Amino acid sequence: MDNNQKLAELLFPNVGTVEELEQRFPQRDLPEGAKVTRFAPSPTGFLHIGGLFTAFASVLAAKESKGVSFLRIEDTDKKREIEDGVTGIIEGFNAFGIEFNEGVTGFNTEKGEYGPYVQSHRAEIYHTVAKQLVQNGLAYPCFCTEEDISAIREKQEEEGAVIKGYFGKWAKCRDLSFEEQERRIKSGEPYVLRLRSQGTGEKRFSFDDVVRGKIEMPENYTDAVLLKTDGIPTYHFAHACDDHFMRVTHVVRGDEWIASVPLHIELFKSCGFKILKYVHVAPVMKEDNGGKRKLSKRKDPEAAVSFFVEEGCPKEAVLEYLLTLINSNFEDWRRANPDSSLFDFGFNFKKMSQSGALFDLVKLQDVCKNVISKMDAKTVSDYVLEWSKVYDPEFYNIISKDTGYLQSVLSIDRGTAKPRKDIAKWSEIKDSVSYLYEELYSEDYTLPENISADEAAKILEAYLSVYDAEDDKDTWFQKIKEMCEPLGYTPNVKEYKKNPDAYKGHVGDISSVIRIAVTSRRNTPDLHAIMSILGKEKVTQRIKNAIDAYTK
RNA sequence: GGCCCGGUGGUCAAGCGGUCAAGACACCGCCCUUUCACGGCGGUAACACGAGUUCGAUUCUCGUCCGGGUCACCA
Repeated sequence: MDNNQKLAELLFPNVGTVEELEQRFPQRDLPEGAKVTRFAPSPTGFLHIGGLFTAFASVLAAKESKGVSFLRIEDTDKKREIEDGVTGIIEGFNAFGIEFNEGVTGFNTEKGEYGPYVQSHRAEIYHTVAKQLVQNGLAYPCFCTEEDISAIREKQEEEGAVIKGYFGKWAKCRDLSFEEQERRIKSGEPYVLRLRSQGTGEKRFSFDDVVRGKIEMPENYTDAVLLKTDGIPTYHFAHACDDHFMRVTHVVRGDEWIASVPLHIELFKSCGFKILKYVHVAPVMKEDNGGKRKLSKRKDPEAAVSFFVEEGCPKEAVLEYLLTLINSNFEDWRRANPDSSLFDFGFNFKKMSQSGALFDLVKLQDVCKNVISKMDAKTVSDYVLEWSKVYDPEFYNIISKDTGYLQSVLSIDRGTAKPRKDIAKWSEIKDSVSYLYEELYSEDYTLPENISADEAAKILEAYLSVYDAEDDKDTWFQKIKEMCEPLGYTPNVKEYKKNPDAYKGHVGDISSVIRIAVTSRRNTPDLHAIMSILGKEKVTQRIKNAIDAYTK
């Protein structure tokens, strides 16, 4: 037994072999070209929009290629972990209808054959691979303390070294004798396991990033930490072991990882793993003082996906908007397929933008309006009910009393060839329908400047005498037109514009007065529809109230 | 600072050596119209800069500038 063997046994006495792992996690049986992707967040906070963005891309790519996507939790940093981290992430995905084929499904639950999908449960796997590395002389224990490391860094600064880090001659523990290693380990001295890098930093290599194309950089030369003092792997080592044994084909992650690719490639090679395809996606940015910066969890409320849930943005719209950022040809596809599910979009990594896009709340609003305008009243009704139940209970109590009425309210100008597009989120509905609910209604009979209170009262009196709740829209409007001339108005707007001095106003003024009396608003959707929903009694009552207000 | 990536209108973006440089959002105007929306039509607005290569560069090369990322026992 040579020293590497002895060291490996000393470090990892009770683990199996990498060959066993290879058998335990066989190649997946998938169609040609199927992509296996994963989303691997660390439970350090809520799911944010950038995470949703990459996760969505991963899921779509897998789906489009008839492959597999899964959710893995990277909880290797116990210091930063928060209590409900996993639940928060899962709930975030649930809220948007993003589903993974495998992986973590909740607190302590998971599905799939390639688990465990939580890194803290995979220690044995990491140690097995680590042992093989030690046996091959590609990893070694390092006893340096934090102070030792910063001393090295300072010295490198002093000497003006261009390349810094723990490597080569600076790596004090790299060439310790087995006897010393054995002695220090047995004495209980804490250590980390480091890669014994075979690189020098002089050679360059290149790899093909799926979205960026060819990227060339110097090979890795640092002896990166593989296993921390507590035996838990760093991201880098976990990435190699997990993505290999979970048989991932495409690693989709933020582009902040590009700089670590040399290390990752060396790791894969050292472990004897096949190198995967990398898909580095640009971050979602935010406008900041004229500049751009990455959307920040801490500073930007809209970074949290929960923000959109609370505001009541339809989940479809948020995904739809994200897709316009993710794939440049999405909007064209949408125009050609206005009614298809967005999960049927032929997603393509290659169409992803290379530079970070600003998150445009205004455009999101527009997408929201379009999406909502296409929904039928029942769907909108279900969503508002669901949303208000949690975020506006008072409103919920009012509208849930009569969902049939709610639906008729929501069906105004809906389902037509030119549906209204004035609702961007559920939270706006309350205000837009308030005049249709007595509990929310407040009277405001303010008239346009060109109409006096006396005049308004006259108009309303006249209208009351012809009002018939049974009238269909045409006769309803015909009656309003017929009121015009006796009162000194013209039913013909064009005529009025040609000859404004000949009349007090036009039919628009008449209907405005009625509209204000009935709804207390100057702008509303189709008045006839509103009056039908309100019903004869309420309409009559409201008009009478208005007359009283004007004649006081 | 070293290394890496990026830079087309206010924003998202097509473009891949010859285009009047698409489209979408926003904004402005007009039309339609009983209000508001919707819809239709039109408009303002861009290839960061400087050198090359070429008959010709937004497109290719180099430099400059600007922006972003990364240099941890964090991911």
